[in-house]
Amino acid sequence: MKTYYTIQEFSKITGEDVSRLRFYDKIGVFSPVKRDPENNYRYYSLAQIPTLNFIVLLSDLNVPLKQISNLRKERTPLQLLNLLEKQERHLDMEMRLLRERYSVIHARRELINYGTIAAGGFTAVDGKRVTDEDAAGRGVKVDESAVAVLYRENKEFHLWPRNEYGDRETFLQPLASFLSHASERHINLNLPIGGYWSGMDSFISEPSHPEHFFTIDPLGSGTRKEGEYLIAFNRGYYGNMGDMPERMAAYAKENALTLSGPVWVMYMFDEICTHDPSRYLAQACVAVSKPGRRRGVYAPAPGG
Amino acid sequence: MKTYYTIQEFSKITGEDVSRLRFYDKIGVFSPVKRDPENNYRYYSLAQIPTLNFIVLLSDLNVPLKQISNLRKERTPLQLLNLLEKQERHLDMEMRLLRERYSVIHARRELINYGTIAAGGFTAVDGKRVTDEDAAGRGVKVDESAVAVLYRENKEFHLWPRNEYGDRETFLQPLASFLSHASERHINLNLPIGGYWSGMDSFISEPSHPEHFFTIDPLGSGTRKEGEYLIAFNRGYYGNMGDMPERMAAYAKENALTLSGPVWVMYMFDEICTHDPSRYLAQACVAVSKPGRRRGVYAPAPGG
DNA sequence: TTGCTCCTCACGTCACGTGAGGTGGC
DNA sequence: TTGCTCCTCACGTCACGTGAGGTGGC
Repeated sequence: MKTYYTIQEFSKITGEDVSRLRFYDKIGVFSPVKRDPENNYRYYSLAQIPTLNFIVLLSDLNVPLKQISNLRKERTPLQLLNLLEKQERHLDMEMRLLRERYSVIHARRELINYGTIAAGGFTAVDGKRVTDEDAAGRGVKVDESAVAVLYRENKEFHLWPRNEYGDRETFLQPLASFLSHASERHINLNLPIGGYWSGMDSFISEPSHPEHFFTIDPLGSGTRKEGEYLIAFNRGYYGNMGDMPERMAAYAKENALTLSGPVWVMYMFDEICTHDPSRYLAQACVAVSKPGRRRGVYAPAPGG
Repeated sequence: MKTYYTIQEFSKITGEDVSRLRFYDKIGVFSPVKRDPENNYRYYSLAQIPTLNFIVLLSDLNVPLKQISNLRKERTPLQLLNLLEKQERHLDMEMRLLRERYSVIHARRELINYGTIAAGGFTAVDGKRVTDEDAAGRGVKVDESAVAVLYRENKEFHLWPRNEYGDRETFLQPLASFLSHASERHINLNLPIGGYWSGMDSFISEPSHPEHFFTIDPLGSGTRKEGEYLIAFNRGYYGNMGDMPERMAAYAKENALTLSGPVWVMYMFDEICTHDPSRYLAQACVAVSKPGRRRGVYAPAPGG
C-alpha cells in the first residue's frame, strides 16, 4: 500500500483530469498533501479521495470554485449544512427542469418521427420512402391519398383562449397574439403549438383561422382519447392547408366514415426542422365516430 | 399587434438577456428578422419565439452553439431527429446522475444535521447548545454521558469485503486499501463511509480496526432495521474512539441494557466539515436487544 | 439639454484545455 | 540517446457579461 501517488496515478484513481488537478492546486481549492522539495512533484494520498469527490460534486452542481474555496478555508458543520440545504432545494428544481426539458425533447422527437414515417407514405422525405410495414409498426396506416386511419394513445393537451379575428388577418396574427399573451403569463412556449377548430365545418370554411391554439402538455387541461381518427397531411407554410380539408371530406364520403368533434392541426415539420416553408408539414386529425352515435357529427352532404 | 420588436422588448418577452441575443446574432445562430438600414437597430418578430426557445433549450442541454448553428444552416427533419434521440438518451443519463447527486447531498446533510443536534447535547457546537426538545423533535434523545437511545428508520447500506490487517497498521491503512480497491471497481465514493465490527466485543478490543467498511447506499446490499439502538459519540481523528467503547459498555450495564449484533461507526463531522481533526465527530451505533432474546448478544460482565 | 435606447468594439470571466519549453530518472 | 513523467507559464476556448464611447429620437 503506497502512501504517495503522483498526479497521474491519482488522476487515474479518481477519474479527474490531470489538468483539472493542477488547476485546483493553482487556485488553492484542492492541493496535494506533499510536494517534492527537489523537483516540485505533486504527491497525493488516498485519504484525499473523498474530499476531491466532494469538491467535484459541488463543482458539478455549479457552485463556483471561489465559493468552494472560501467554504473550505473556514469550514464549519453549520456552514456546510446551509450550503447542502440550499443545494438540495436547487437539485429539486433542477429535476423539475430536467423533466420539463425531457418532455419537450420527447414531444418534438415524436412529432418529427411520426411525420417522417407518415409523410413518407405519400412524399419521399430525404430520399427515403417508408414502407407500409414500417408505418404499421408505428401504428400508422398510410394511404395513397394522404389519408390514414390510426389508433392513438391518450394525449394530454392544453386548450388556450379563443382567438379573436380582425379583418383579413392571416394565420400568423393570432399566433403572434397568442405568443405575446403567453409570454406575459409565463406559459411554457417550448412545447409544440397546434391549431384547433370546433368541428369539420368550421375547419373547411376557415382552414387558416384556428378557433383556438393548443399545446401538447403532460399536465394539460384535457385529453384526446384513444380511438379511431382520420389523419391527413399537407405540405406548406403555416396556416396553408391546401386542399386538405376537401380531401378529408372526400375520403370520409368514399369510405362512408362519419367525422365528429374538433379538428386538431399540428405541424410535424416546421421552422425548427427545415429552412424551406414549402416543406413544412401539417397534420390534421379528427375523430371517426362509431356508427350509431351521431351527435354533433360531421357527415359529408350527399353529392358534395 | 406589433410586427417588429426592439431587442429589449424581445428580451422581456422571451426572458433572454439582451447580451445573449446580441451574441447569438453575432455568431449567426439566431438573428433578428430585420435590421433598420439607417441606425442598424435589430428587429425581432413574435414568430421567432419558438425558434429562440428551441435554440436556448439545446444550449441549456450543453449542445455547443457551433453545432446548433451548423444544424440550423442545413437542417432537415432526419438530422434533427438524430440529435433529439441523442439528447433524449443523454437526458436519461443526466436524470440518473442528478438522483445520485441528490442522494449524496442528502445523506451528508442528514449526517451533519444529526451530528449538530446530537453533539450539541454534550458539547456546544459553534456556540449553540441544543436543547433536549430540539433533539427530541428530530428523534434523538441526548444523554449527559453522550449516550442516547433512539428509534431509527430503516437504513440501506452496502458492506464491503473484510479488512486484512498487517502489523501495527493504523485506521487509515485499511481505509486507503478500501479506497484503492473501490476506485478500481468504479464504486461510488461520494457516499459517506463507515466502519463495521461484528459485535461489541471486537469493537472494545480493536476500536480503531473496523472489520469491514460500509457505505450508506440507497441500493445497498443490506438494511439496518428500525429499532432501539444505543448511540454514542466521540470527538477525534479517524479511528480514534477514545473511551467511547467503554462508555457504551458502562451505560449498558448501568441501565441493564443488552447489546447485540454489529457495531456501526460513522463520522458525522469529518475532513469535509471541519479543518480541525480533534473536532471530527464519530457516532457508534449498536442494537439494544429486547429482553428474552439473547442470542449472540453482548452483555457486560458482572462487575466489569 | 436630459434621459432613454440602441449600436459596435474590446476586454473580462470562469473553468479549464492545450501546447511550448524544460527537467529528471531509468 | 530515447522514452516517459513531471514541471511552469502562457495562451486558447466557450458563452457570454461588462463597460467604453458614440448615435438618434422625444
